[in-house]
Amino acid sequence: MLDAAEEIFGERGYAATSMDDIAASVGVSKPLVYQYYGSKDGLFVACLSRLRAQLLDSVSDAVLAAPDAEQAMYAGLTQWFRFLDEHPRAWAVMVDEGMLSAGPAAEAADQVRSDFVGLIAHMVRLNLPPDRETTDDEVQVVAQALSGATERLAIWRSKAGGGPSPEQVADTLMNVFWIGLRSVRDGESWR
Amino acid sequence: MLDAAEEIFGERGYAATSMDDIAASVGVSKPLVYQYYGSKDGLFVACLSRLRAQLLDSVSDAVLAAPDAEQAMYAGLTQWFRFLDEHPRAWAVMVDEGMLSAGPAAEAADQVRSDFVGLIAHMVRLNLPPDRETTDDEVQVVAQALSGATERLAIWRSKAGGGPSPEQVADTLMNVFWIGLRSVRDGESWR
DNA sequence: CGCAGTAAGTTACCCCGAGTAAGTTAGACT
DNA sequence: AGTCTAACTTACTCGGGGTAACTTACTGCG
Repeated sequence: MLDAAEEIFGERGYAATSMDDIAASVGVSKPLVYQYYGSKDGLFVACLSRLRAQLLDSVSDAVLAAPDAEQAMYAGLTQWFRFLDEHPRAWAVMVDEGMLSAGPAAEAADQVRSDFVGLIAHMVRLNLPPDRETTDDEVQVVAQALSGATERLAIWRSKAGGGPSPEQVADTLMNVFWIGLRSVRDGESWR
Repeated sequence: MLDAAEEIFGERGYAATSMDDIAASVGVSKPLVYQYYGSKDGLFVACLSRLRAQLLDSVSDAVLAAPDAEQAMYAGLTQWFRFLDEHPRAWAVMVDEGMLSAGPAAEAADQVRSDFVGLIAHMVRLNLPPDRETTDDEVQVVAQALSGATERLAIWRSKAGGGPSPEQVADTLMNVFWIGLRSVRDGESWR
C-alpha cells in the first residue's frame, strides 16, 4: 500500500494526487486508507519516513565502511547522489516534503530530515579534535549547510538530466568543504 | 493587493489560505483576483517574485558595496540572514516555494530562485583566476551548494528563534566556504 | 438628452477532492 | 442458530478553486 502511494506521489506530485487514486490503484476504497493513515498528510509522511530511512541507511553504510573521516565524507556524499539517481521516484517524493510547511505533519517531516543533519553533525565532530572548543552552534551551522547544499544539488541534478556524475559532484564538494573543514580544524580563520 | 496576499500567505501558509480570504481582506470579490492573477499559483508567484527581487536587491547591494571578493561574500551572507530576520513574513512565503513542485508555476518559481544562483556563481567566478580552467559544472555545483546551504540555514534559524546571529552564521560559513574556495583557487585538491 | 459600448465588479453557481457516517459482509466464538 | 467484531464499502457533507452570466457605472457620440 505504501508502495502504491509512493509511486503515485512520485509520479504526479503531492497536490495532484487524490486519495481516490491511491485507493483505486491498490484496489480498496478510500475510507480504508483513512483508517490506516488518518489523513493525506499522514499517508505522505509514512511514505516519506520509509524513503528517508532507506536513504539514511544507504548513506550511513557507506560512511561507516570508510577507513577514515575523509573517505567517510566522500563516500557519504557519493552514495547520497548515487542513491537518488537510482531511485528517482523516491527522490520525487522527498522533494515534495516542503509541501507540509504547515500543520502537525510538518513536524514529522522535520524529524525525518533532522536524522540526516544528525549524521552529518556527527561526521563533522569526528573531524574536529575534541580539545578544540567548538560551540554546538558552529557544528549545527555546518551540518545544516551541508545538508541543505546536498539537497539542493540533488534537485538541480535531477532537473538537468545530464549533469555531472555523483563522483564529480562529490569531488567538487570535497574540494570546498573538506578543505574548509580541515582548515577550521587547524584553527585557521578566514580573516 | 499583493500586500494583502503576502500577509495572509505568510501567516497561514499557501495551503491554508483561500482565495476568498485574500479577496475579502482586500475588500473585493474573488473573480476579480482571478482576473488579475489567473490562478492561486499565479498570485502566489507574483508575491514570490516581488519578495525575491527585494531580497536579491538587498543582497546585491551589500555585495557590490564591498571592496573585495572576500568582503563581498561576507557582506552578502550577512545581509541575506539579516534581511530574513527583518522580514519574517517574506521569508515564510518563500519557504512555501516548494509548494509549487508541480505545474507551470514551478517553472516561474525556479526562475526566481535561479537569479540567486546566478549571483553566487558570479561571485565564485570572481574569486577564481580566469586562466585556471574551471568547468562550468564546477562553478554551478558550488553555487547551487551555497544557495542550498543558506536557504536551509535560514529555515533553521527561523525555527529555533534564538539561534546564532547573522554575523555569527556568516562567519562560520566563511570559515568553511571561503577557505575552501581559496584553496581551490590555489589549485589544491582534497586528496 | 438618449443610447450604444465597454471597463470593472458581483452574485450564484459547478466540480473536484478531503474527510466521514452509517451500513454491509464475513468469519469467530458460544 | 445467533451474536459480536473486524474489515470494508456506499453514499454522503463540506470547503475551496475556478467560471458563467449578470449588473453597474462611466465613456463617447448623434
